Amino acid sequence: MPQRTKDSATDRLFGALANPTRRDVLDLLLSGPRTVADIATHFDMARPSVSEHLKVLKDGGLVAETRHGRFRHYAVEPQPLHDLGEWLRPYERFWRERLAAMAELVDQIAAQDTEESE
Amino acid sequence: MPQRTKDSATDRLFGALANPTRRDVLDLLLSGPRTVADIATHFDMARPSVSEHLKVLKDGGLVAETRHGRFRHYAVEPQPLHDLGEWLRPYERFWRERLAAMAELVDQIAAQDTEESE
DNA sequence: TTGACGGGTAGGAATACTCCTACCTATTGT
DNA sequence: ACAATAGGTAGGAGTATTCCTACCCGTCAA
Repeated sequence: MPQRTKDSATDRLFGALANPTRRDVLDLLLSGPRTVADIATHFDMARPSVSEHLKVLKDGGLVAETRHGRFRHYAVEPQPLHDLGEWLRPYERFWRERLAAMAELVDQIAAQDTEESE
Repeated sequence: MPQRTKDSATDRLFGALANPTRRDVLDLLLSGPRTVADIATHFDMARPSVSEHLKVLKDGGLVAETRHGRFRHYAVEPQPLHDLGEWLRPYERFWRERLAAMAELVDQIAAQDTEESE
Protein backbone atom coordinates (compact mmCIF):
# COMPACT_ATOMS: atom_id res chain seq x y z
CA MET A 1 0.00 0.00 0.00
CA PRO A 2 1.57 3.27 -1.07
CA GLN A 3 1.78 6.07 1.42
CA ARG A 4 -0.41 9.09 0.86
CA THR A 5 1.47 11.79 -1.00
CA LYS A 6 1.17 15.44 -0.15
CA ASP A 7 -0.27 16.73 -3.37
CA SER A 8 -3.18 19.01 -2.60
CA ALA A 9 -2.76 22.78 -2.84
CA THR A 10 -3.19 23.01 0.93
CA ASP A 11 -0.48 20.43 1.50
CA ARG A 12 1.89 22.24 -0.82
CA LEU A 13 1.15 25.51 0.98
CA PHE A 14 1.73 24.24 4.51
CA GLY A 15 4.59 22.07 3.31
CA ALA A 16 6.30 25.07 1.77
CA LEU A 17 5.93 27.05 5.00
CA ALA A 18 7.20 24.19 7.17
CA ASN A 19 10.83 25.13 6.64
CA PRO A 20 12.66 28.03 8.30
CA THR A 21 14.77 28.81 5.24
CA ARG A 22 11.71 29.13 3.03
CA ARG A 23 9.97 31.36 5.56
CA ASP A 24 13.12 33.48 5.66
CA VAL A 25 13.06 33.72 1.86
CA LEU A 26 9.47 34.97 1.97
CA ASP A 27 10.43 37.45 4.65
CA LEU A 28 13.30 38.66 2.50
CA LEU A 29 10.97 39.11 -0.46
CA LEU A 30 8.77 41.43 1.63
CA SER A 31 11.23 44.16 0.64
CA GLY A 32 10.64 43.49 -3.07
CA PRO A 33 11.49 41.03 -5.86
CA ARG A 34 15.01 39.62 -6.02
CA THR A 35 17.14 37.38 -8.20
CA VAL A 36 18.22 33.91 -7.12
CA ALA A 37 21.86 34.95 -6.67
CA ASP A 38 20.77 37.90 -4.53
CA ILE A 39 18.58 35.68 -2.36
CA ALA A 40 21.37 33.11 -2.05
CA THR A 41 23.80 35.63 -0.56
CA HIS A 42 21.52 35.82 2.49
CA PHE A 43 21.79 32.13 3.29
CA ASP A 44 24.60 29.87 4.40
CA MET A 45 23.76 27.35 1.71
CA ALA A 46 24.81 26.51 -1.85
CA ARG A 47 22.88 28.32 -4.60
CA PRO A 48 21.27 25.17 -6.09
CA SER A 49 19.73 24.45 -2.67
CA VAL A 50 18.21 27.92 -2.67
CA SER A 51 16.87 27.19 -6.15
CA GLU A 52 15.19 24.08 -4.81
CA HIS A 53 13.58 26.02 -1.98
CA LEU A 54 12.32 28.54 -4.52
CA LYS A 55 10.82 25.71 -6.52
CA VAL A 56 8.92 24.48 -3.46
CA LEU A 57 7.69 28.02 -2.77
CA LYS A 58 6.64 28.38 -6.39
CA ASP A 59 4.80 25.02 -6.34
CA GLY A 60 3.01 26.24 -3.23
CA GLY A 61 1.99 29.38 -5.12
CA LEU A 62 3.81 31.57 -2.60
CA VAL A 63 6.19 33.21 -5.05
CA ALA A 64 6.04 34.12 -8.72
CA GLU A 65 8.95 34.07 -11.15
CA THR A 66 9.43 36.63 -13.92
CA ARG A 67 12.30 36.38 -16.42
CA HIS A 68 14.39 39.35 -17.51
CA GLY A 69 17.13 38.18 -19.86
CA ARG A 70 19.21 35.68 -17.96
CA PHE A 71 17.85 36.89 -14.62
CA ARG A 72 14.80 35.57 -12.83
CA HIS A 73 13.07 37.71 -10.28
CA TYR A 74 11.10 36.08 -7.51
CA ALA A 75 8.28 37.99 -5.80
CA VAL A 76 5.77 37.27 -3.03
CA GLU A 77 2.44 36.00 -4.33
CA PRO A 78 -0.20 36.89 -1.72
CA GLN A 79 -3.13 34.63 -2.63
CA PRO A 80 -2.11 31.50 -0.65
CA LEU A 81 -1.34 33.60 2.41
CA HIS A 82 -4.78 35.14 2.18
CA ASP A 83 -6.20 31.61 1.92
CA LEU A 84 -4.25 30.73 5.04
CA GLY A 85 -5.98 33.59 6.84
CA GLU A 86 -9.31 32.15 5.75
CA TRP A 87 -8.27 28.73 6.97
CA LEU A 88 -7.64 30.27 10.39
CA ARG A 89 -11.09 31.82 10.64
CA PRO A 90 -12.94 28.87 12.25
CA TYR A 91 -10.36 28.85 15.02
CA GLU A 92 -10.83 32.52 15.89
CA ARG A 93 -13.80 31.59 18.05
CA PHE A 94 -11.46 29.69 20.38
CA TRP A 95 -9.18 32.66 20.62
CA ARG A 96 -12.04 34.98 21.55
CA GLU A 97 -13.39 32.52 24.12
CA ARG A 98 -9.96 32.45 25.68
CA LEU A 99 -9.84 36.24 25.81
CA ALA A 100 -13.31 36.40 27.35
CA ALA A 101 -12.30 33.88 30.02
CA MET A 102 -9.23 35.95 30.85
CA ALA A 103 -11.29 39.14 31.05
CA GLU A 104 -13.71 37.45 33.43
CA LEU A 105 -10.82 36.31 35.59
CA VAL A 106 -9.48 39.85 35.74
CA ASP A 107 -12.93 41.11 36.77
CA GLN A 108 -13.14 38.55 39.54
CA ILE A 109 -9.76 39.52 40.90
CA ALA A 110 -10.66 43.20 40.71
CA ALA A 111 -13.91 42.53 42.61
CA GLN A 112 -12.00 40.63 45.25
CA ASP A 113 -9.51 43.47 45.66
CA THR A 114 -12.39 45.93 46.16
CA GLU A 115 -13.88 43.68 48.84
CA GLU A 116 -10.59 43.49 50.71
CA SER A 117 -10.03 47.23 50.69
CA GLU A 118 -13.43 47.91 52.28
CA MET B 1 28.07 18.65 9.49
CA PRO B 2 24.72 17.90 11.10
CA GLN B 3 21.60 19.11 9.39
CA ARG B 4 19.68 21.88 11.06
CA THR B 5 16.90 20.50 13.22
CA LYS B 6 13.45 22.03 13.33
CA ASP B 7 13.30 22.96 16.97
CA SER B 8 11.95 26.48 17.31
CA ALA B 9 8.35 27.06 18.37
CA THR B 10 7.61 28.40 14.90
CA ASP B 11 9.09 25.30 13.29
CA ARG B 12 7.05 23.05 15.51
CA LEU B 13 3.92 25.04 14.68
CA PHE B 14 4.31 24.98 10.90
CA GLY B 15 5.67 21.44 11.05
CA ALA B 16 2.58 20.28 12.92
CA LEU B 17 0.29 21.92 10.37
CA ALA B 18 2.18 20.47 7.40
CA ASN B 19 0.26 17.20 7.50
CA PRO B 20 -3.30 16.65 6.30
CA THR B 21 -4.16 14.18 9.04
CA ARG B 22 -3.11 16.61 11.75
CA ARG B 23 -5.10 19.44 10.15
CA ASP B 24 -8.09 17.09 10.03
CA VAL B 25 -7.62 16.32 13.73
CA LEU B 26 -7.68 20.04 14.53
CA ASP B 27 -10.77 20.44 12.40
CA LEU B 28 -12.42 17.57 14.26
CA LEU B 29 -11.60 19.19 17.59
CA LEU B 30 -13.44 22.34 16.52
CA SER B 31 -16.58 20.56 17.70
CA GLY B 32 -15.11 20.06 21.18
CA PRO B 33 -12.58 17.97 23.12
CA ARG B 34 -12.33 14.27 22.34
CA THR B 35 -10.51 11.18 23.54
CA VAL B 36 -7.81 9.48 21.50
CA ALA B 37 -9.99 6.46 20.71
CA ASP B 38 -12.78 8.78 19.58
CA ILE B 39 -10.42 10.70 17.33
CA ALA B 40 -8.94 7.49 15.95
CA THR B 41 -12.34 6.25 14.72
CA HIS B 42 -12.36 9.15 12.24
CA PHE B 43 -9.14 8.07 10.53
CA ASP B 44 -8.11 5.11 8.43
CA MET B 45 -5.01 4.57 10.52
CA ALA B 46 -3.94 2.53 13.56
CA ARG B 47 -4.52 4.17 16.95
CA PRO B 48 -0.82 4.49 17.88
CA SER B 49 -0.28 6.52 14.71
CA VAL B 50 -3.02 8.89 15.81
CA SER B 51 -1.29 9.12 19.19
CA GLU B 52 1.90 10.17 17.44
CA HIS B 53 0.08 12.87 15.49
CA LEU B 54 -1.43 14.14 18.74
CA LYS B 55 2.05 14.30 20.23
CA VAL B 56 3.24 16.46 17.33
CA LEU B 57 0.21 18.72 17.72
CA LYS B 58 0.84 18.97 21.46
CA ASP B 59 4.53 19.79 20.93
CA GLY B 60 3.41 22.51 18.54
CA GLY B 61 1.13 23.89 21.25
CA LEU B 62 -1.93 23.35 19.05
CA VAL B 63 -3.77 21.01 21.38
CA ALA B 64 -3.91 20.56 25.14
CA GLU B 65 -4.35 17.26 26.96
CA THR B 66 -6.38 16.87 30.16
CA ARG B 67 -6.56 13.55 31.99
CA HIS B 68 -9.76 12.13 33.42
CA GLY B 69 -9.05 8.74 34.89
CA ARG B 70 -7.70 6.57 32.13
CA PHE B 71 -9.07 8.90 29.46
CA ARG B 72 -7.24 11.81 27.94
CA HIS B 73 -9.18 14.58 26.32
CA TYR B 74 -7.55 16.63 23.61
CA ALA B 75 -8.76 20.16 22.88
CA VAL B 76 -7.78 22.96 20.49
CA GLU B 77 -5.33 25.42 21.99
CA PRO B 78 -5.81 28.73 20.14
CA GLN B 79 -2.64 30.66 20.98
CA PRO B 80 -0.38 29.32 18.19
CA LEU B 81 -3.11 29.88 15.63
CA HIS B 82 -3.42 33.44 16.81
CA ASP B 83 0.35 33.77 16.48
CA LEU B 84 0.03 32.43 12.94
CA GLY B 85 -2.42 35.23 12.18
CA GLU B 86 0.15 37.71 13.47
CA TRP B 87 2.82 36.10 11.31
CA LEU B 88 0.58 36.72 8.29
CA ARG B 89 0.17 40.41 9.03
CA PRO B 90 3.24 41.72 7.11
CA TYR B 91 1.97 39.96 4.00
CA GLU B 92 -1.47 41.58 4.11
CA ARG B 93 -0.03 44.61 2.37
CA PHE B 94 0.63 42.47 -0.72
CA TRP B 95 -2.90 41.21 -0.68
CA ARG B 96 -4.33 44.74 -0.54
CA GLU B 97 -2.00 45.94 -3.31
CA ARG B 98 -3.25 43.09 -5.46
CA LEU B 99 -6.87 44.06 -4.76
CA ALA B 100 -6.14 47.70 -5.57
CA ALA B 101 -4.49 46.73 -8.86
CA MET B 102 -7.52 44.65 -9.80
CA ALA B 103 -9.89 47.48 -8.92
CA GLU B 104 -7.90 49.87 -11.10
CA LEU B 105 -8.02 47.41 -13.97
CA VAL B 106 -11.80 47.14 -13.64
CA ASP B 107 -12.04 50.96 -13.68
CA GLN B 108 -9.95 51.15 -16.85
CA ILE B 109 -12.10 48.60 -18.62
CA ALA B 110 -15.25 50.40 -17.50
CA ALA B 111 -13.85 53.73 -18.79
CA GLN B 112 -12.99 52.11 -22.11
CA ASP B 113 -16.51 50.68 -22.41
CA THR B 114 -17.99 54.13 -21.77
CA GLU B 115 -15.79 55.62 -24.49
CA GLU B 116 -16.88 52.99 -27.00
CA SER B 117 -20.55 53.49 -26.28
CA GLU B 118 -20.35 57.24 -26.95
C1' DT C 1 31.82 33.78 -31.73
C1' DT C 2 32.99 32.63 -27.45
C1' DG C 3 33.87 33.04 -22.59
C1' DA C 4 31.58 34.37 -18.40
C1' DC C 5 27.55 34.54 -15.83
C1' DG C 6 22.61 33.41 -14.07
C1' DG C 7 20.31 29.68 -12.73
C1' DG C 8 18.01 25.11 -13.34
C1' DT C 9 18.53 19.72 -13.09
C1' DA C 10 20.63 15.06 -11.73
C1' DG C 11 21.94 11.97 -8.56
C1' DG C 12 23.48 10.76 -4.07
C1' DA C 13 24.08 10.94 1.09
C1' DA C 14 22.21 11.89 5.56
C1' DT C 15 18.32 12.70 8.12
C1' DA C 16 13.37 13.17 9.13
C1' DC C 17 8.66 11.68 8.65
C1' DT C 18 4.81 8.51 8.78
C1' DC C 19 3.05 4.46 9.17
C1' DC C 20 2.97 -0.32 11.18
C1' DT C 21 2.94 -4.26 14.98
C1' DA C 22 4.26 -5.53 19.48
C1' DC C 23 4.45 -4.27 23.93
C1' DC C 24 4.00 -1.57 28.22
C1' DT C 25 1.69 1.10 32.12
C1' DA C 26 -2.26 2.95 34.48
C1' DT C 27 -7.04 2.85 35.68
C1' DT C 28 -11.49 0.83 36.20
C1' DG C 29 -15.34 -2.54 36.88
C1' DT C 30 -16.57 -7.02 38.68
C1' DA D 1 -7.44 -9.29 42.85
C1' DC D 2 -7.65 -9.41 37.98
C1' DA D 3 -9.39 -8.96 33.34
C1' DA D 4 -10.53 -5.35 30.32
C1' DT D 5 -9.81 -0.84 28.55
C1' DA D 6 -7.35 3.75 27.39
C1' DG D 7 -3.50 5.08 25.46
C1' DG D 8 1.60 5.82 25.34
C1' DT D 9 6.40 3.87 23.70
C1' DA D 10 9.82 0.99 20.91
C1' DG D 11 11.72 -0.40 16.90
C1' DG D 12 11.53 -0.98 12.06
C1' DA D 13 10.18 -0.35 7.06
C1' DG D 14 9.32 2.67 3.35
C1' DT D 15 9.27 7.26 1.68
C1' DA D 16 10.23 12.20 1.67
C1' DT D 17 13.15 16.11 2.66
C1' DT D 18 17.26 18.71 2.48
C1' DC D 19 21.55 19.39 1.56
C1' DC D 20 25.67 18.70 -1.51
C1' DT D 21 28.69 18.57 -6.07
C1' DA D 22 28.73 18.10 -10.90
C1' DC D 23 26.74 19.34 -14.87
C1' DC D 24 23.67 21.57 -18.23
C1' DC D 25 21.46 25.35 -21.03
C1' DG D 26 20.46 30.22 -22.20
C1' DT D 27 21.92 35.10 -22.40
C1' DC D 28 25.08 38.78 -22.64
C1' DA D 29 29.52 41.28 -23.35
C1' DA D 30 33.86 41.48 -25.60
